Amino acid sequence: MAIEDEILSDITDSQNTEVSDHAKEYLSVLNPEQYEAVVHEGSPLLILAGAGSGKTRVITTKIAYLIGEKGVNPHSILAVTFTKKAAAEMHERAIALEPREETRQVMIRTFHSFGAWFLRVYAESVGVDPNFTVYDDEDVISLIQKLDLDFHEQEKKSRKRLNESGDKMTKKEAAVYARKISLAKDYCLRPDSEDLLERSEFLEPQDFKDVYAAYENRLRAIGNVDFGDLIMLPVLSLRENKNLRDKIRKRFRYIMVDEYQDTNLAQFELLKALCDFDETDKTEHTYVCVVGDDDQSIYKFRGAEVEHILKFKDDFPNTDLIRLERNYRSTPEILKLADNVVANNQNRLGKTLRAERGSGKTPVLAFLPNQDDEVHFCADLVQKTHAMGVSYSDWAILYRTNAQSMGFESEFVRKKIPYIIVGSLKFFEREEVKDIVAWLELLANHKNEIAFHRIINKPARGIGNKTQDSIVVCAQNEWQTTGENGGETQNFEKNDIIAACCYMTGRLSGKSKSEVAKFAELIEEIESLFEEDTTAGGELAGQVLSENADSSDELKKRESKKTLAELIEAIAKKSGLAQYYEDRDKEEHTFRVENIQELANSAVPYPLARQGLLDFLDNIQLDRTLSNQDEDVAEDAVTLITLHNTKGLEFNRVVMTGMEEGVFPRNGDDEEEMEEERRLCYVGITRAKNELYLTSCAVRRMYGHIEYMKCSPFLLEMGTEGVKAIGQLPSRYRGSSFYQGDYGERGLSHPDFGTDEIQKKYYRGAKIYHDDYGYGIIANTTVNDDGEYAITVSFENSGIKRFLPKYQESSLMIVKD
DNA sequence: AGTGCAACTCTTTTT
DNA sequence: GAGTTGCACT
Repeated sequence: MAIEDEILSDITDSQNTEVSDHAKEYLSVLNPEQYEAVVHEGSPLLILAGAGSGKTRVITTKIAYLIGEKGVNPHSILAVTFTKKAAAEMHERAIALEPREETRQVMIRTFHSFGAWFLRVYAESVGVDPNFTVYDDEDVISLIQKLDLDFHEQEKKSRKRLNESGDKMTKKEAAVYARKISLAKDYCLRPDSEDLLERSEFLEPQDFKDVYAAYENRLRAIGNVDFGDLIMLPVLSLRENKNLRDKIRKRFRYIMVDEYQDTNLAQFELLKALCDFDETDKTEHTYVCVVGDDDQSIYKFRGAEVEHILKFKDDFPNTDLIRLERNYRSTPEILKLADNVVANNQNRLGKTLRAERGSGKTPVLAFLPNQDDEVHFCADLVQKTHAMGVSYSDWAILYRTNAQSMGFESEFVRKKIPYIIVGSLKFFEREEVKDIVAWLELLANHKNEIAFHRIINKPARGIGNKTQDSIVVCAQNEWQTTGENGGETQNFEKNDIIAACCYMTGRLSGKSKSEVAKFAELIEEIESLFEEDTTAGGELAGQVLSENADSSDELKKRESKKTLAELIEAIAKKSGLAQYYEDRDKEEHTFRVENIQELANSAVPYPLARQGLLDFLDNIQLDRTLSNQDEDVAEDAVTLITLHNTKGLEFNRVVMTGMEEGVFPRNGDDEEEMEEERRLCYVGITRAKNELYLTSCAVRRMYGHIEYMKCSPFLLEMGTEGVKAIGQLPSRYRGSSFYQGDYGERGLSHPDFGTDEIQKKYYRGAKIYHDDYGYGIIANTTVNDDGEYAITVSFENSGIKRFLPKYQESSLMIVKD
């Protein structure tokens, strides 16, 4: 330690002459490795940063340092992160370190958001519609299903249908293609790529390549993109288009990538394409710095490969390596468990995290009878500590699958414990929200077929499938028409569905004629709200604005006029959707109209203009997980979150739930998957700063059946040494050296009741009230092998249940006569 | 076109 | 067990 300190002062001394006092301040808080990483320049840099080792600080300080001390133009710095939240945080911290106006200009985005920016600004060069919107999974599936129809029409029913069954593709079939197409794009493989079929996952279904190709054609024709395109299209066009490549490389001279271990092949290729390493002039190459931790790679299923970290130095010659191994986040007790687990992985670079913090509480492992007890246990922990002054936001409940959140939610509602769920996409998947968004998408891009189908007949206007199809087919064919009034010939863009509606009005008859005409008028009416902005139309007028307009600041400057919220309200009202959902709300006791209003509220920062519309759509499509919580941030609440979503976050107190084989890890057979799950476990443990709790249930209800669970192998890997076990130990732990705690200890969730008191309180014959089961009588009491006091309760309406009262005191209430 | 019932599948994880 | 999908009937 002393030697390192000396080195540090050595380095800082030598730099002092060049560095401003301001910089000295923020550099002085860095440890030697962090310092080295911040001031590093020249060759590519790979930072292996363990959990909690201050990597965000390194990146933000590096940005501040480049701008403030090295005179680098902020405009030429690009930082890529994994989530919008991380990007926003990084931006803020960089500005705080180097508080001048230009710092705002640093581009800090997620890979996908960067891709969206790129595609909009260079739409023409890339060959995409500048008004594209991004299809989500559901839209992609719908589009694949519609492909069937297209082929049918085009080939005059003679061609063999695309899917194997010969019928219209079912949603499920389409979903298989959708998943594989998305995976192919993660690998940067096009339908005509030679190596497409070299990967075994694309051999099935047999016609995958054809469907992929047809899908791509259709997607381009209707001017939209999917998630994969946001990465793949920039890569392909940068490879092919030297002008574009030169332009972009001239702009971004400093590129930093966070969470590098989770980049997939396409993202890796994008990074390579952005950097001028392979060009002739080697003296003036892009400065690249990537930060990652191989032990935290948890997105293999999305095409991420740990190997990219190893591969990095092959593609970026002369790479320097810096390791950050000092952990400032967690207590040594917590860190030890994390290390015990991840040490079982074969495929890792290997590093030892050293705890900088002093000793803390022993992590607690709770063996519980079933998941109801697990839910109660968590609620108790939170409630009891809250009574002692611990804030709700100290707590995070972690689980493997989203489905597990339900039990916690209902219990927390019942107990009035405030909580936020991170990462649930529910809001944007709601029917009413998707309807309004479909309207917005169709306004942004008249070719958006999927959005058209969604809204044309909702509420029912009497425009059925046949009419809809005829409009789409009409739009697909190159056509001309004479304006009905004047007689001059008009040319409409191919696939423009709105134009097709107008045209078809002259061709249909009866009810559908008048209704389609009305619908076309409705669109026109709503679109007229944009009038002041006509020049922006399909042109690249938004280019300048969107260069840096990631979010609020830029947008707020333009909020002088009307906002997008107005557009949303107009849509809801004029389309009849507001009325429609109002009626349904009354009938079904739902709050759909409120959700629409919430969507409108979230659109307030965006101006009522084409560019505002596109920005808004980008934002909700690329950031669906986070945007619905913006209002509640200030509130003190427990965090419910999947393990995957915890990446980059930290909490004072963490409960990892469902530590059972089959739940976590979900699949114990495949050794590779097992290693990934193990890393996920490592990530979970290292989120905790001060206290860690693990829960494991003996019995769990899964798809309606009762399953007897084995405890997670990760618990065994953690060892028994540094863990305090409570509850009934599974047989495999009998006779182990576990330090078995009791519930009396202060700071734990359970009150200071000794066994005696518990026994006195829950006597045989006592009347009980339980939130879930109602009233009952204690029919029997026993003491089990571990000396735990158990009661059997006979409920009036819920049968006979057995409890261990000391775990469940809060839900087992004694009714006094 | 809209309703109602039967028969599924589903549990990874996300931009 | 729940939520969703597809089919048949009105």
